[in-house]
Amino acid sequence: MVKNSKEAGAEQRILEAAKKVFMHKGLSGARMQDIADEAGINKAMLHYYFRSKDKLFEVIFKEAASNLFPKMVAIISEDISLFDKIRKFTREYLEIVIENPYLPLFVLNEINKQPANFHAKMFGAKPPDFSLLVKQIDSEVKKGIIKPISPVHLVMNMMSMCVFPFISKPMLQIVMHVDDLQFRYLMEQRKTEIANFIIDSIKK
Amino acid sequence: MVKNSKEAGAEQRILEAAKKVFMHKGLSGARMQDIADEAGINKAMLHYYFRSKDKLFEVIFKEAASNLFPKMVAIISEDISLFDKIRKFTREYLEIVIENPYLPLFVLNEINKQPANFHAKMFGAKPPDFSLLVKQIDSEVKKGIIKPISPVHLVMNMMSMCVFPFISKPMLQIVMHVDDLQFRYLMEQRKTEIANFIIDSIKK
DNA sequence: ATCTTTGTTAACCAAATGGTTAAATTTAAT
DNA sequence: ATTAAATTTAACCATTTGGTTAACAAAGAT
Repeated sequence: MVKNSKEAGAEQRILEAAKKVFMHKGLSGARMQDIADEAGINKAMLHYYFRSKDKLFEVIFKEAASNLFPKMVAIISEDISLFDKIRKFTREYLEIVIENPYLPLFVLNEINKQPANFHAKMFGAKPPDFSLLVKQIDSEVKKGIIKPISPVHLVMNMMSMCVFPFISKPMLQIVMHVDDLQFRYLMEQRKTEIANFIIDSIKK
Repeated sequence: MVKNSKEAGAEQRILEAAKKVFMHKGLSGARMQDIADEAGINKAMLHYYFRSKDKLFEVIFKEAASNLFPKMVAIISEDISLFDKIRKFTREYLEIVIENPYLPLFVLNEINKQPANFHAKMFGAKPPDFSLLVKQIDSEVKKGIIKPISPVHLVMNMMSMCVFPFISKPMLQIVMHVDDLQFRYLMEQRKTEIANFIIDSIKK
């Protein structure tokens, strides 16, 4: 009855292995044999289930990106106050990235290597759109609730502080003398820290 | 009399070509033939001047990193007020990255792929050390000049806001509807914008 | 039970790729 | 001018790598 492998079906095992290998080595750095080994199956199986390396990569990449963007857009589209939105966005985004620390670098890398294809392939008709948030910020500035600030800069700042520490973890660890445990703790703190930092800056 | 190529010596041309190709495609994505073509010379020349692909890459990488880190350390080691230091760091760092927009992603990528080798290979005995800045921040907090904030978070925030926009440029352009010219202008603004944003947040 | 479809494997293949070599060309030294 | 050293090139080589094939095994259908 032990079908073919440890537990899950072959296809699932391949996907998990591919994710792991692609995330760490990138498209060009990954070897089909690495993925097969990681999945504990024959290399030909990769081509049996997914026709080619590129096809397999596309599956992994789409799943990765669909893990990042929709959530983002959902939060910024909610009808809540700006401060609450900032708090919610930074908290929930941190939670996602803490669970998938390699995701951002992986996605950003491939976007940078294929800026053309990416846009169309990734989110065909409806790309993530931050203009709602931008309008909300503009509105709050005009109403005099927050200090004057360019919405684009504010959004950039927010996203930067959420994502960058994970991308630069090894470097940060060196220059800031932080070990893995401390890093984990710091990221936990940032779930509230970032929002406080931003709000302190823009509130009147 | 036309020595061997357009103008510079072969070695220099190789270095420029290698930099360009490695920056865009990474170590594993770059092909020696690509570099040779880009430099307009025979592939064997690459091995004549630099023994192997790895050796050539190491030269490029070290030059890239040595372009990023020492400047960073120099500024944070200066004996000036915290606010001035924040202003100077963000401005000068932005200037470096504006001139070398692909540098950060390139360096961070390779650090992430070789965390072990990197540390030793990159800055042997004296790694960049931010503890001076950390102490200065701690001191200003205790003296009551700025609000209480964890120095590590503050430094992370500052670096994030400087570097991340360049790493995520293609994504930002999509979600924020920004073209190349606007992006360039935004980055110019950030030379002062980031410091203001930080100082507004931490000043009392 | 037999046949058919699906899943799996080892062996193989062609192209790509990093690297080498030996000859040719250029430059510099005597 | 002659010789020696440095530079450059085309042809080659060995390995790696994505991908294919044909045989085999397992499962389902009849």
